[in-house]
Parts: sequence; C-alpha cells; structure tokens
Amino acid sequence: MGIIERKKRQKQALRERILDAARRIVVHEGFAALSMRKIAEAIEYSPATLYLHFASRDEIARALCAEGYAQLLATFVPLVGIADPAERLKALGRAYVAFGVAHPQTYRLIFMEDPSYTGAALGGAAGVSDAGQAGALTDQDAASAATDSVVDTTASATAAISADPAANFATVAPAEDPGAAAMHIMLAALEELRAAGRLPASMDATVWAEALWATLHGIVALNLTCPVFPTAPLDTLVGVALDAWLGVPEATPQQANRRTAPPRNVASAAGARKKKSAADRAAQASQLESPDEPENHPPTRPPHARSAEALPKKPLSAGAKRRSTTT
Amino acid sequence: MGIIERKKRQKQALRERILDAARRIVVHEGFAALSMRKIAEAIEYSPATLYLHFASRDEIARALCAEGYAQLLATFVPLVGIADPAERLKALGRAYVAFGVAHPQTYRLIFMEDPSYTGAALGGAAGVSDAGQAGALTDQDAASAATDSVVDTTASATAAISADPAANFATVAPAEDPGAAAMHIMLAALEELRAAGRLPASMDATVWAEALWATLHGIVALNLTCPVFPTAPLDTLVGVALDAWLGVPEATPQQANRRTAPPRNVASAAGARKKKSAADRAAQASQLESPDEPENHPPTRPPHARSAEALPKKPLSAGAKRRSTTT
DNA sequence: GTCTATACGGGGATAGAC
DNA sequence: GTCTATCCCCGTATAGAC
Repeated sequence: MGIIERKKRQKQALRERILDAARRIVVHEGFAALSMRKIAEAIEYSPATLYLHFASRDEIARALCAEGYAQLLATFVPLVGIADPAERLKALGRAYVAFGVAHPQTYRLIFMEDPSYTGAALGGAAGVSDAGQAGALTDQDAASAATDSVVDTTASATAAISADPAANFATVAPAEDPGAAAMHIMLAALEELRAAGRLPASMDATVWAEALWATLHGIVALNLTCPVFPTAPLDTLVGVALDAWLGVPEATPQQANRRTAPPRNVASAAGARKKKSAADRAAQASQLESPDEPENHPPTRPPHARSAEALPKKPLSAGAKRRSTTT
Repeated sequence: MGIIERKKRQKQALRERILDAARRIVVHEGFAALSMRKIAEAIEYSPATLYLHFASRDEIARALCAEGYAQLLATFVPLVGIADPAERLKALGRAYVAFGVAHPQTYRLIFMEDPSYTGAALGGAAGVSDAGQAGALTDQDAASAATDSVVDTTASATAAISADPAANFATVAPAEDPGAAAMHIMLAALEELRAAGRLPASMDATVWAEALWATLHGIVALNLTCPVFPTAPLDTLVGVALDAWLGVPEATPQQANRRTAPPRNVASAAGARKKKSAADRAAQASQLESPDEPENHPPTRPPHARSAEALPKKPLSAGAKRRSTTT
C-alpha cells in the first residue's frame, strides 16, 4: 500500500500549500483580497485544482479560522500556570487583546467576519476536518518548517488546564472543542475567585466569563474597525476593564471576602490620549506584548513604517484594484 | 431660477431613491449582497447612472452608515432626560444593544465592516456630504414619507444634551459630529456619577466611556457573529456588564460616596442559559426593547418565523448565487 | 446634462477534455 | 489529477445617444 500512502501524502502536501498561500494573502492583504485565482497563481496551479481539495473559498476560510484560533489558544498556554486567579485572568485578557492587535487580519477573520467562520474556529474539530494538521499562522515563507506546532500546543493547552492544580474543580474541558477549552480556562479562574470570596457568591460564572470575553472582544473589535475611538491607549482600556470586572489587584485583604471593590484608582493617565494613528496602534500592540509576526505588512519595510501597513488601507471591494486609471 | 431648482430637486429625489433601494438590499440581504447592478435594477436605471450620484459603491455604503448612525442616535434622544445618571447610562446601554440586535445588518455596516464606513458614521458631516438629508432606515416601502425625520431627531438629540440641566458641565457637543455627541452623553453621565461620589474621583471619564462602549459593542458584535457564544440571554449580559461598570442600582446610600460596590447579586438566572438559536436572538431583542423594523426578514412571513431570517443565512461571497448546480 | 450601451478586468464555480 | 474553457456575477470607465 506504499503507493497509496504516497499519493495521500502528496495530496496532503498540496492541501497545505494551498492553505499556506491563502494564509499569506489574508495576513498581508486582508481576507477581502483572498481569491481562488490568487491562491492558484501563488501555488502555480489552475484555479480548478483548488476545488479538488476544498469545496469552496468559504471552506478555505474556515480552515484558516481553525488554525488562527489554535494559534490564539497557544498564546494562553504559558499563562494558565499563573497561581493567582485574578492575575491569571488579567494576563489572559492582555494576551487576548495583544493577539488581536498583533494579528488584525486573523482576528477579523476568526471573530468579525462571518458566523460560519467563527463557528469553524470555535465549534471543535467536527466542523473543520483539517483543523488538526494545519500549519501555524506565523506567515513566514518557511511555513513548512513549523507545520504541526499549532496542534501540539493546542493539545498541551487542554492538558495544562486539567493539570493545573487550582483548576481541578473545573469540569474537564473536552479536548476536541477549543472554544470550550478557552471558556473553561476562564470559568476555572472565576470560580476560584468566587471560592476565595473575591467575587460575589451569587455570580454566575458562565455569564461573567461571557461578559468578560465580550468586553475584551469589544476593545479589540473597536480598535480594528473604528478610526476615531478608542482614543485611550489600549492597555489603559484593558486595565480599566479588567479591574472593573475583577477588582483592582491590591484589594485590602481584610475585606476581600466581600469584594467591596476598593476605589478604582486605575489608569487616570489622561495625558496619554490622542488621536489614533497607525503608529499608535502598533505601539499599543508592543506595549501589551510583542508576538511573533506583525501581521500584514509588505515583505520588506523599514521597521518604523511597518505599522503604516499593519491595518488594511482598503477592504478592496472586489474588482476595484487594477482598473483605477482615472480615480 | 425655478427650472434649476426643479432639476436640483429631481436629482435629489433620484439620489434618495438610490439610497432607499440600497438600504432595502442591505437590510434584507446583508451588505455583502449590495451591488451597483442590483440597486440599478431596483430603481430601473442603468448601473452607470448611479455613478452620476455616487462616486462608488463605497460612497453609497458610507451614506447608509451616516443614516444608520443617525437612527441609532435618535434612539437615545428620549433617554437623555432620565434624571439618575446611572439609570440613564443603563437605559442607554440597553437601547444600544437593542438597536444592534434589532438592526443587525445596519449595525454590522456601521461598526463591523470597514474603518472608512465607521468613520463616515462617526466623523461628522464633513466625511459624508449627504449625511444630513438622508432618509430613515426604517426600510419600509414608504421611505419617502419619513424622509427627513432622522436629521431632525439628530439635531434635537444634540439640543437635548445641552438642554438637560444635569449635563450642563459637559463641554458643548459639536453639533456636526454625531460621534462626539454620543460620547458627550456618556461623559456627562459618568461625570455626574463621579461628582455624586458614586464613581471614584480618580476615574478618567473618557477612558471609562470608551471602555463602557467597547463592552456594549463586544456584546452586540459577539452576538451577531459568534454562533455559540454568548449562551446567556443578552439582557442578562447587559445587566451584568452595566452593574460591573456602574455598580448595582440599590447601592446602600450611606456609603454611596465611596462606591463600595455592594455584593453583585445580579442575574444569577443560570437556568436561562441554552444553546442559541435564531429564535432566541429575536426573543432577546424583544426583551430589551421592541423597535420599529426587525431588520432583514423576507417581505412576508409568519411572525414566529421572522427570526429565522433575521440573521444572514450566508454572506453571499460575490458570484456564488445562481450557479450552484451541484452543491 | 442625463442616461444607456458596451467593454474591461476580476471573481467563484463548473464541465469536460487530457 | 489536472487544466482549459466557460458561465454568470461584480465594480466601474467611457463613448456616444438623446
């Protein structure tokens, strides 16, 4: 059966070449610029060939979503070991926002584009058959070298959750659903806080987890889409939000079990506000974290100019690219 | 000069017919389904004619954005009169989320699609020359009847802000920038709360306003895009979030000036959680508010089936409509 | 001045030839 | 398995009809 195996491997390889090319286009030019023809040209195949590996452009997008979500989850792995649940949650929140700012195109694709895409990212491996073996979203030309790192980290993330002693009481996260895994990380931390009396006993952990996530998503989404708000630095916003939900870190210990929410003396650095520019956004990203690949800047650029291309200059509403002779 | 006047009026009328048709398509089929050819067919003109009134499809989109944002602002008008600033903010928050759920396509277009669109909605009349005279987004066939209601309510909204006695100390909202107007509404309420000692004196009102807005936007955006989260009812989420930011309403008055944040016994109705369905989303919308036009359902349907079409079945990635013979 | 007919380039997807 | 040719959709530029 060696011949069949080889054929299977070759098919696999082409499938991943397709995804690599697609990923590169999305990261550099935005999802709107992703076209079957462009992918085909990149891998030097006919457009029709793509349909032997993916049923549609949507399916390619969903495969990219699953990869991107795994990449996001991998970001959380080193943070689940933080002992203090509030600090853990805050670190996770900062990492989440940092990911969104560092990988705007991927974040948009996963969480802001289409419900079916978001579902593919969250709905477990069932939705996307290829979610497991996909390459990382690091978007470098050497994509083949890092091929299976993402699935590994995803698996270890789930393992880390149940391995963490503090998270024992959390229900076991189903390994096949990364969305549930991430949710369980939050739930565990929230319930630890409640058990320690640092959140009200009446709190519904699920509601709080979803609301907290929505808050972080709102910060990222607004930043990616709205040119004028927020004017405040991103980390300031994240800090205020996390403190609002979890209380400021140095809560006076003697009244901790009632969560009396001490005066929120957080982030009154109003002087930092200013009109946003692309450079500001990039600066905010590096304040929070400095991840691997700053998404979508053209191949080579002076470092300070990177941020100018970090956000899509134009959504490229199909068919308005080459023909601009007059305008 | 009567003839010139008449010509100008005719041009205006055609312009609004274009916008009406475009609005109808967006509301019913989603922004992705909006095409120049489809608009032209709807108004029974040649596609080229549209370009005599709008420079591009993007410009039509931006005009629709300005309208939609004005419609959203109009929703706030009756609420700025609420005396208690916390209650006012909560009412505004609920109205905001209710708008997003009731008009998903409009909300997506304004806040989730493209930075230039969002900028057109927020950036004041400067960005979009036609923002003033646009029709309401009520999406009924009788769009001509309600033509100038939106601009009126927008103007009165700005007026109401400065007219409200409690908001006197807020800097005067520049009338030409609806984004700034909305922001000033929030700022005024937050500063009232701080002046009353119900928020910490160190609070940066601008940061809080932006963070609060981001929270609400996150709730709406997640609901519109993510098929599995949030599982909690929307109004529960909004309640928890508003309480987290503003404290629960019945804060014990004797310690009010320190904002000691009494136990948050809010919304522990965990029993209400369930997997989301389109019907649930619609139910959540009506829980919060019952606005005029439930967006994007096909012309006539039994009422309970409306919600099934309330969210776009498919983003209609251009050119995948007619040709589906196999799939 | 208004408007249409026509054309170009690009897009998703498919049928059928090799 | 792969490609060529094709279909229909799209945004939009332009020439020329009225």
